[in-house]
Amino acid sequence: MSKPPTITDVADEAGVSASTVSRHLRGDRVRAAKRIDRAITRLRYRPSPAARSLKSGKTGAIALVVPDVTNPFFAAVVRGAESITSQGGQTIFLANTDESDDRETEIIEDLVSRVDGMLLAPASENNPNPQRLADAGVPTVLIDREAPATGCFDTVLIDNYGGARSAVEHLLARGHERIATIAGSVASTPGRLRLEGYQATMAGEAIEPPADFVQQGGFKEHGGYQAMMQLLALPDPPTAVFVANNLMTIGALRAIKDIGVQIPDDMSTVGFDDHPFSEILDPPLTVIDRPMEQQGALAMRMLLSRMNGDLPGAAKRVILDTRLVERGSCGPPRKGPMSFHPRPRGP
Amino acid sequence: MSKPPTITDVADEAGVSASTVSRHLRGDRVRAAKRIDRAITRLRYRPSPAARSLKSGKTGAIALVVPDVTNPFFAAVVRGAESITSQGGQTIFLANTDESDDRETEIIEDLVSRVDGMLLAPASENNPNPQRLADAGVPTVLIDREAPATGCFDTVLIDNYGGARSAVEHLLARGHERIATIAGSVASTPGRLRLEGYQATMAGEAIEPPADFVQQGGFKEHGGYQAMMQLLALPDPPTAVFVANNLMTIGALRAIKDIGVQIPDDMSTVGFDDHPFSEILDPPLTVIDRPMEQQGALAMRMLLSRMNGDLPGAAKRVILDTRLVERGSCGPPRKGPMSFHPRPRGP
DNA sequence: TCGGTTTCTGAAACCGATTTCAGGTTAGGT
DNA sequence: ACCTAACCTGAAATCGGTTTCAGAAACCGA
Repeated sequence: MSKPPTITDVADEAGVSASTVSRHLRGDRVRAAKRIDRAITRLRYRPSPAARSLKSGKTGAIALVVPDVTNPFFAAVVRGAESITSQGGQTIFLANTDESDDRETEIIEDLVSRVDGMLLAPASENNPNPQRLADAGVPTVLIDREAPATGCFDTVLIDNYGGARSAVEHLLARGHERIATIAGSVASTPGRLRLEGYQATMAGEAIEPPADFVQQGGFKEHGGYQAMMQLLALPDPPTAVFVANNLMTIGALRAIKDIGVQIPDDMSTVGFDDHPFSEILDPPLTVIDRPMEQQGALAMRMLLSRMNGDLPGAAKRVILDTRLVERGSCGPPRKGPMSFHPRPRGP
Repeated sequence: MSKPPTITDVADEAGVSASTVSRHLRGDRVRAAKRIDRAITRLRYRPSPAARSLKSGKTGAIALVVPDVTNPFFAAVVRGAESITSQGGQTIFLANTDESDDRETEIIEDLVSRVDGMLLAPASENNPNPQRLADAGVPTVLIDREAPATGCFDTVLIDNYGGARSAVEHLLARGHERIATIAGSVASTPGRLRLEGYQATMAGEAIEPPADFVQQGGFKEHGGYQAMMQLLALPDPPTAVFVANNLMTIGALRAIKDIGVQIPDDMSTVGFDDHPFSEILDPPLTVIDRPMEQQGALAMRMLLSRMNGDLPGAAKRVILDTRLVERGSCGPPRKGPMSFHPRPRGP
């Protein structure tokens, strides 16, 4: 475990100067090319990224900052983004903000000087972090969520509003009017727009749902569970529900199962974001799907272009389409009250 | 977007030398402490990690290399590991090997000089990457999977063998004898040991399952689907199956649903690794669970200790326990042939 | 063979921080 | 007031590359 070899070691071994080795590494024509290559392999030389980036100002790394890697959506985004960089020599720093603005600030503070660019899904729409990145001159692409200074950043969104609308329309088309929603944090773009999509679509049919029909689930499984429990405890519960993300859907379904309500007979359900599990549920779950890996891949491509300078001009704002995947979790509204068959809780 | 300030800028602003600023940053007593702090905040100074690590040889980063972030288990490991570093100023590089030895080699090659330590879940047991890390003097902790040179590395494993055994015993206790397994890649530790646990437990009961009862699923959902299809196509299919990981379980359940087989009446099922979804399936899935986030957190703690030098001595090998979570997917073996009710495939 | 390019090379400066070293200041004891 | 010890400080060397600069070598046509 001796010290790793330096460029000077290689130069000595090859009988040239360090400058020549450096030039060869950069791709310049050099007389001693062959000898240098041999020296490099013999010594197992790898240039020090630290030294390199000190001089060049480039780090060869990109940060990917998301609220929660355990959310399958963000896991897919990571994968999509990675599939692009794996070609091109950039490595990825991944960090979790845990949906917290403060944590996000810490992380970005930490990462800002370690990377050449950043992919960020901000915890909320109103934190100053994207602006800070702009000030620091770090090329940034926002994923899935917008920033206060919209227009300054390339952004890869999906049609949250439209997705919510098609979910609600799907329920309306089946005759539902008492439709509830479990919303995510309205401080974030998807949380806000999916809620607005729900509200606008309801209003479009001149339906005014009771205030209790809009529950906050905070994008987490536990929140979804609580929210559904609230809905089921209502004197006259809804006949259908639109749940605004995958994690909350799991929680909501758990509540439904605990209480013993039947899907779709007692409660039609539409989720947001597909998952392999959706298909094997009973009944299989109707969801709003979207191209998750593509969203990550596209964002990464835009970032790389921006970093290369071959994507000039104003910030681009891409909005990907969603798609309703109809399965078996929606039916006609129940007549009369709900039937409860609470399942026995295990030991 | 001016250039970021250097330590010299701070020194000038505070009217001291760069050395003094550096010392103050390190924590030494310094007369001008107050003025320096003011200068730092005024200029928004952040020390350059590149310059710092060039001199010190430390990078302040840790690599976390896993086969697949979209696997909820590894996502949980990432979270667990991150929860430890978030205290201590280390940042995490995350990379996906996609279960490929070659990709893993590339990645490690790339990361080895960028990090102070590494958490690695090797794609297979027989690749030379861990050895390479040892040669390079990078402190390494292996997660979930062992390396050829066992004994050289701290390792955080789970009791794969015991987990598989308790799964199979659970099925045996219900009267099953025709038990199949869908195994993961036997080149990896969990794949191998879970298979061995199955085989040994069967052998312990003097049961010799037909060769067809051991299917390879490669740890991926698609593989699990194919494998289950194979099992169901057998002239005399098994009455129970032990599926060796979560992704393959999803695939297997999808196949079961497509063919229209009933769980547990026609096919009792035990999966490996729990998931929030397991509980809301119908019937809910019996699984072998384990402390996933703890596994990541513990590995990270061991790595940090090792890097600090306060975990001396030989490599530690920690084996965490698994736990059978009994739900509703196991029953007595069916009598006679299986009933098929293929569900209609949608448009 | 000779002037004029063109191509290649090594020495040296540089990136931004850390650390050593030697000198300077302050405090404390008598 | 004087001397020593304790404490701070700035100049300079250093980490491992990259880049500039000026000079040397090779190449070309005449």
